[in-house]
Amino acid sequence: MERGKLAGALRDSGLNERLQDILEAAATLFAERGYSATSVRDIGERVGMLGGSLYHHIKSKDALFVRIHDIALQIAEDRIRVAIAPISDPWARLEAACLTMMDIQLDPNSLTMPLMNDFSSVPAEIRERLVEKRDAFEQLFRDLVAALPLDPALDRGVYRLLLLTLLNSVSSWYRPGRLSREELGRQIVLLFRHEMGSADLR
Amino acid sequence: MERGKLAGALRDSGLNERLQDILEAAATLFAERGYSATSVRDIGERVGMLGGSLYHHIKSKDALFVRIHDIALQIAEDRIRVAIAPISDPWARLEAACLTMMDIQLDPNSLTMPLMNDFSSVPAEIRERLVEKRDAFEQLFRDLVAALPLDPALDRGVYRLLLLTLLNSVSSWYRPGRLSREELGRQIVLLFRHEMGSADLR
DNA sequence: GCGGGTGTACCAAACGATTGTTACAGTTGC
DNA sequence: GCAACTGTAACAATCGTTTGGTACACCCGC
Repeated sequence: MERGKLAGALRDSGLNERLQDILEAAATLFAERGYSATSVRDIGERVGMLGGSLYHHIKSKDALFVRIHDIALQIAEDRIRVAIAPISDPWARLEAACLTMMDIQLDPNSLTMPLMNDFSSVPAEIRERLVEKRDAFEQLFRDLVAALPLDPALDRGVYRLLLLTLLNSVSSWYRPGRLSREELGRQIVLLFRHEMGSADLR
Repeated sequence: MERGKLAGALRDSGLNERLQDILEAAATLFAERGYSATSVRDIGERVGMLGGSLYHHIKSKDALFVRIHDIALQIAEDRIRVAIAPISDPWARLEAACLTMMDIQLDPNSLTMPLMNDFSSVPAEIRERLVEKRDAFEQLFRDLVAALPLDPALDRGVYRLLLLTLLNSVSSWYRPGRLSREELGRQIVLLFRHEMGSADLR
């Protein structure tokens, strides 16, 4: 059975196989409809069992979401680190990171990143827990941006936030067809390519 | 009582005053927690009455959301048209539109734009209705982008989508303080300023 | 090899709470 | 006293979660 890269990476962790199915199904539904619009019974139906039976594998719906969020974030971070490791040029490193991120977000049949931007529908109690993990992930991009010879007119803080916002939200409107994932990624890095100095040579 | 500009504009429409309160309260809650995480009773509590009593003013929760969405979109479109009307330079027109949009999205105590990007938590039936109205709104930006002497390496379609995505999602992370709204808006237009030709003179 | 014990994985059914919505009675202002 | 409004109270449906029970796999002593 063919599987997405994130899901593939998920397989190698020592988790129960059935639990992996649940995580994958829940991640898809959370990404599609949001947290509170996804019921436990919906998730159960997708993996072929009743909603109540899920509680043999998970502790609660909250915990399930947090778990998915953490795993997806960790896998994404690992993949990006691998992608940028052999590259030294700062712009090329950022581009590699963006393309990897795009690949992760747009890869169908994979453990998609659920609601990286929009935590609005998740309860406030677990939101803290999420942004904490997310900050660690963003440190990666903070370093990448810090290394850029960036146009001094641009604020590196906003620059990073805007970039991450775009990378995380493409999945909400991108549909394969007219534009390939690689081309879309390249458009984004092109947009963010603002060299230091007066000339913008390309 | 001081009110935001959108809410102010809302006052001038021939609507019932109590209904305006409801629209405003619901818009805030929808923007904060998302559609399905906001209950009718929550909305009622915010305007000081019981959830069931709301139904004397609204037809249903769905219809309420659609109505808010349409009004917010219409008001935004009007304000942007006014802002860009006296300007002729294409880049200046885009900048004016972006700054107005930013002002709308970040204006506290106003009828905020609920979930312009993220329709994930709204039922699929009304989603169609929303994107239809939204497409009309986006035509405005389509025209603005079409008039730009844009770097030919950039696709105008994705360019517009990326720009709108950013403009719509700033409210999810922006908090007043370090950066003013104007500065944030200027950072965005700076990022999207990719002139035609080789030189990027600023 | 066989029976009893143990644990995993699931279903069926229900729990109380909350959801959107409604019918109706009461209050208020003109 | 009429009309516009709001509270009361309930409706069926769905929510997350728990319970009790069942089918099946495994292991151990005999």
